[in-house]
This record gives sequence, C-alpha cells and structure tokens, in this order.
Amino acid sequence: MRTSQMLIPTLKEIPAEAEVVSHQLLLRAGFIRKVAAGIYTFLPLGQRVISKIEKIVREEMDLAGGQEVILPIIQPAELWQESGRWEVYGEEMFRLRDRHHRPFCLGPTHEEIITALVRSEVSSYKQLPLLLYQIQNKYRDEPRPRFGLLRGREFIMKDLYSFDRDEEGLKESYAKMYRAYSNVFRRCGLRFRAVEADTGAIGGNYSHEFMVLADAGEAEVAFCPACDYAANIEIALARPQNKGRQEEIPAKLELVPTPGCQTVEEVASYLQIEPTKIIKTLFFKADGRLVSVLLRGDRELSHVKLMRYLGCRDLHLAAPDEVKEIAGAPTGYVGPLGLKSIRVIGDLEVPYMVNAVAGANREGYHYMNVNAGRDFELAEVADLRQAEAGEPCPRCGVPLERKRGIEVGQIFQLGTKYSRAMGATYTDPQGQEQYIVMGCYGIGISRTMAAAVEQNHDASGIIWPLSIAPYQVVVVPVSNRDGEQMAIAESLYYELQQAGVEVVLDDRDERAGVKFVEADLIGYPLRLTIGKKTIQEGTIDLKWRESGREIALPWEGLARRVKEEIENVLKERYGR
RNA sequence: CGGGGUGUAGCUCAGUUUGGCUAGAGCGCAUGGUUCGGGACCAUGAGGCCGGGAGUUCAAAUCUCCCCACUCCGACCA
Repeated sequence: MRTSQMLIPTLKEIPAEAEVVSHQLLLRAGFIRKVAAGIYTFLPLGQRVISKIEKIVREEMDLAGGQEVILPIIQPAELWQESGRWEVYGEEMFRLRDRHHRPFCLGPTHEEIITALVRSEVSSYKQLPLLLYQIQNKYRDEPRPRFGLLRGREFIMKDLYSFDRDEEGLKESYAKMYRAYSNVFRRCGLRFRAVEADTGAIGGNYSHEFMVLADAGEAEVAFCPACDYAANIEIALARPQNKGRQEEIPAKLELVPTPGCQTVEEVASYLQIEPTKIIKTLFFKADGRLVSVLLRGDRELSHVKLMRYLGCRDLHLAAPDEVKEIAGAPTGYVGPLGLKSIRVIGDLEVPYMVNAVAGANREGYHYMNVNAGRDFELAEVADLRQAEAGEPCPRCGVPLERKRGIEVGQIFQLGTKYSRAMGATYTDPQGQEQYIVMGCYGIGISRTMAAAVEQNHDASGIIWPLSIAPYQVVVVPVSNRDGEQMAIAESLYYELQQAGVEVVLDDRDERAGVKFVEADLIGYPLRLTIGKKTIQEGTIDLKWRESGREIALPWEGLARRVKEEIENVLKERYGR
C-alpha cells in the first residue's frame, strides 16, 4: 500500500481526552478514533493490528482443538432469566426491546447462548469434550469507561467455552487453554504473568488471569520473583507477619482521650505510635447484614477475600449512622471492646497484636493496651487483608513483588453452574444422564492491542512487536520528486511485496523529516530509507525501530535479505 | 450514583472574571512560491448555530436556569 492513498490521520498534539499513553499514541498515530465514551472506530492501521492479534489467537485456539463459531450479539432475555443472571447483571447490561416489546440485551458475554446451543445439540458422551470459540464484540455498559481501549463499553473479545464429561476433563481443557494463552501473549510480544484470580460474577471455582505488567493497569498483582507463585492482590495469600512480636508483655488496659482523631494516621500521630499498633475496625453491610472486620492499622482490606469468606454477593461499607447505632460512637472511635450483637471477624494478624490501640466506642476516646482474647473475644479469624510488597512468598519465602497489571485474559473453571441452571446434560456410557462440566476462557483482543502499546513505546511513539505490527516495513524515499530514488523505491517495494513482506511505500510529497517522525510515531518495526546515498553508493539504510540500530546495505538483493531477517525474528521471538 | 473540571474551526487552546467593534492564535487543510535525510518557510484562502434549550438585556461566547456530552476522583463492577 502507498501512504499517499491511505487513511492515516496522525495528530501532532495529544488529544485532551487521552490520559494514558496507549490511548494517546493510538489516537495520535491514527489507529483509532472515539465515537462515544468507551466506543471506538478502528481505522485501517488499527484494524490491521486487531487482525494480526486475532490471527495469532485463532492459530492457538485451533491448535488446542477449538472450533470457531459466531454467536449472536443480540440475545433474548429468556436465556438470561434461566441462568438467573438477567437480574444479577444489573445496569452493566445494555438492554433493548424489539418491536413486539420483547426484552433483549447486547451480549456482555455468551455463557447462556453457548450453553443453550450445546444442550440442544449435544446429548452423548461421545460428543465430548468440545471446545467452541468466537471472536466478536462484547457490550458492557461500564459505569466508568476510561483509558481508551483499556476499558471500553464495546470491545473485541475472544471467548472460548469448554464442555467436558467430568472434572478430570475440565482440568485438561483448562490446562490446554492455560498453555494456549501463554503462547498467545508471548507471541504478541507481551511481558505477562498468569496469576491466580477471583471468579467474580462469571461464577465457578478456579481461575487465572493473564496480566500484562504495566503502570496503566487497573489491577494489582503480587508475585514471587523466585518461584511461580503469582496472584491477583484481591486473593493473594497474606500470612500474619507479626508472629514474632509476642515477647512484649500485655499491659493494663487504659482509656485515653483522642480528641479529633478519626483516622488511623491521626490516632497514630496523636498517641505517638506506629499504625501497626492500631486495630482498625470496619463495618460492612453484607447482603443486608452488618458485620465488623478488624485489621491491623496499616493494612488494606481485600473486599474479595471478605466476600468469599462471608459467601455474600453484595458488600459495601456501612453508612455512618448504621455504625453509630450499633457501636454507640461515630466512625473513627469504634472498636471491638464491648461490641454486641454483631459478627466480628479479625484478620489473621489481629490475634498476634499485643498492647494495641482500638476505638473505645465512645466519641473522642481510644483504648490502649488492647489484647485480643483478654479484652475482647475474637471467635473468627481469616485471611482478609491485601498482601504487601516485600513480605515473604507463601510458597518459597522470597520477598514478594507487587505491581500493576492489565488483565488481558482470564480463564475459569465453571463446573456445572450453567449446565445445571440451564439443563445441559449428556448421557454417559452407562446410560446415566450427567451435567456437562464447563469452562470459559476470554481474551480481550482490543485491550491486548492497547496493552502492547503500554509496554512497547518510547518518546517518539509506538514500537510494535513485529508479530502484531500493522505493517512490517516502511519504505521511505527521501524525496519523491527524485526520479531515481523513486524508481529504486518502487522496485524495492515491488520486490518486498513479491517476497510476501507486509510493506508500505511512503510516496507522499513530504519532507524526509515528516516521514521519519510519522514512521516512528506509527511504529513500523523496520524502515528502509532511500536517499542520495542510495544513488551514489548503492546502499539503502535499514533501521530497526526497537533498537534504533541503523545499517547501510547494498540495495540489490535487499528484499530477499529483509524477508529472511523478518522470518527469523518472527520465528525466534514470536514463534510457537 | 456522589464530587470536581471542560465544552469556542479537523486538533491544541486564548477570549468569559468586568456583556459592547466583523470571534482570535498556532497546527492541520487548499492554492502559489522557496526549501528538501528528523513534524521547514513565505503569501493568499476556505473553514465557527461559541454543546443544546429557555430566559435577562438595547445588546450574550460572556449573566441566570434547565438539559446534554466529554473527562478526572470516588462509589459501583468485585
């Protein structure tokens, strides 16, 4: 393709709406344009990257035994009512009615549709296992779309569903997908970690997320630099870190005034103690019931851990007046001493806290020298806090790292949640009816594109991994008015095309500087420059975007050489 | 949903506080010329319901009210 005929609207300035670098660069380099909040058009270059990611995904899914289908975007409410999710999904679902006022939704995911398909078409164990997938738009009316392609309301997703005879089969399918996903993201040139994850609204009991490590990520992961332990911070194991401090002798309980001290920081600085000495008491409403949670003052609660422990579906902080009613004091002065008629759950560290400080359930006062067991009963303890960087890995003891990540894929073992709800069964060899055991596996295709930019860019623009670059090579004649240069450029362009290289020819009547700057911004992995030197010395400058390495090579036979080099890199760095 | 910010040319923004000439700049675009290996320069030109509606006023981009969109923080998603 010739750039003079292509739609590549680059921008010199950063659009005001874009906050994160992938959003800025994808807009500036002419890959995407916004249509509404969280809804984007993919321009020709953007579409090519999407296609390339999809191609890698298809290869890996097909090699793992997947079969591609296309499921409808518009889905009838009845199926969602069967699974029980029509109500559960809430406002995140785009809902609509047809001309007969029948309710539908735009598919946020496809468990219902695929389960309905399989229950009517699969009836024998001989038809299992089955792996079906599609690549298609998904619709989720996010309360707050942001960061361009990283959190959209319409986005491109690959979703695969596995159907097995039993748990054993599910584990195999899951393992296959785990490997396939690792291949996909490696081949896309991403640095990622597979982490243990919560199952959330999708349901099921076992899950991994594939996280691309990047500061723009909305999730946090804890991982071990030495062993393979890695988990979403929501569920990463957090063992008590204060066991060794028990040499301190419990002292006498003491009521102290703490006027105007409502936060952990205020109390700590007023009493001249470390936040680690404070017992933080939080009140939550879990499915409508009040519970209280005790945590060391410097720790952060994991909502997911608490929800899992309580087995509740809805969890939010209690309102201040609810807290006052049950504790007799406003938030900031509440504590476990004398708390009645409310369930109290402590984090694993709380029993080890000696001579702690806690709210006195009296406005303006805290207790000092509080000890669990002596001063209050702590019947329930559980792992409820977020793991911190630096604490020992729960598997091997090496200090954990904690980083932000972009979730580009997630795999779930669903079990029989949907097959039971929707009656998807098969007949086993003994003639008995059994529920099909399911798994589901998603890859955010458009999000992967943004994640690749987050990880691969510099001050000049995008640095596409060769495997997903919109084009592999740009040929830049320094002057398109120089007939000799253009003749060489044209023939090189032709030869590269003949060799099967994905190439564009920048034949625009622009100054060389403009072409170089835009080539860098767009991020073509390889640039071939034809200038006066080419005429005089017979060489063409070959420059890799990633390393900046530039070498002059004789232009005769260059196309074949470039093709070989591209093949090598694709094979060695991005191959299977 | 709560709180903040912003809506003026394709893009980035002045102008709004204190109402008043024909609404501006840079970039981009078109035409002509000079330039030509890292976003050149000169000249000319096109391009605006100043987010929308209602009001106040002799007069509204500017003041008031309502609505909408975008965006950030939080809640939600979990």
